[in-house]
Amino acid sequence: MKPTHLHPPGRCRMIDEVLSLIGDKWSIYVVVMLGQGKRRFSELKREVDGISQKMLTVTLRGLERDGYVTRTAYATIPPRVEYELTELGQDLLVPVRALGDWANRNESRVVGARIRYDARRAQAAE
Amino acid sequence: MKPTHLHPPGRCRMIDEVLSLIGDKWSIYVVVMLGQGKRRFSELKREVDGISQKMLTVTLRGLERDGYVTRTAYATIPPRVEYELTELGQDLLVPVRALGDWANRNESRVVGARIRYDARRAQAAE
DNA sequence: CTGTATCCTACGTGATACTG
DNA sequence: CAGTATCACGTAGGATACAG
Repeated sequence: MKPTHLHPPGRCRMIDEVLSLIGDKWSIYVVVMLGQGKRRFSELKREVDGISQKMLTVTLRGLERDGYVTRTAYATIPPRVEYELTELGQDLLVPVRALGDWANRNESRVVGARIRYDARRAQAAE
Repeated sequence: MKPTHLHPPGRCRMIDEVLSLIGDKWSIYVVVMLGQGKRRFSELKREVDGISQKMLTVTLRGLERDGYVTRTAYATIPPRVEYELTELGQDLLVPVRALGDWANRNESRVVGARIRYDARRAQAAE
């Protein structure tokens, strides 16, 4: 994915980590959901808007592998699996929420900028 | 954050915006680079390791449209274009850096979790 | 209910060539 | 120097079917 070798180790390395940790489409949503408490597979499927069964599975496996969530399966019938944030997952929630809050507070600024940009381009196209 | 879990009909738009920013491959790199001061196109090309000319252009257009960077072209020969973070861009840098710092501090925990996970799976496969 | 296993398409990205 | 225009490709991710 990345040909990083000719770079001063500090900064770019950290960004690499960020992207590899949360760069995919669904992880953040799932983590935020689990931030409100443990969830069953089907609950997540319902709550994470638009996610497919496949991607929920893939995402959860990734989060589990990276130590953000635990998976607990109960051998009942029907089966029942619960996912829960680990301490690492809870920690991650802090900067993630900061980012989310920022996004909330600044949404209008981005939307505004976008409208102005598009307006300028539309005019330039005439 | 707050009850994102009741994203009614629509979904949580605000976070989508910023998420898509982080979601793509290059935007964060460029923003962080510009966090160190204004840059010319060719400078960014050199500094953002591995980015192609096309993707740098695409990325910069996106950032410009969203109001994170300004583009200033000087009609000299040869042409010269400078990109710089707007105030919005600078603001974004704060939570982004927080996330980056978190990633740095917790990298070993993730790597460890990953190794343990893989080890368990390798064993289970025997 | 909680997954796997395929298949298939759309999109992001890189390589290359060309322009002002 | 700072782009734009094509093409070619891999893969993330959706749809679907099936299994434990």
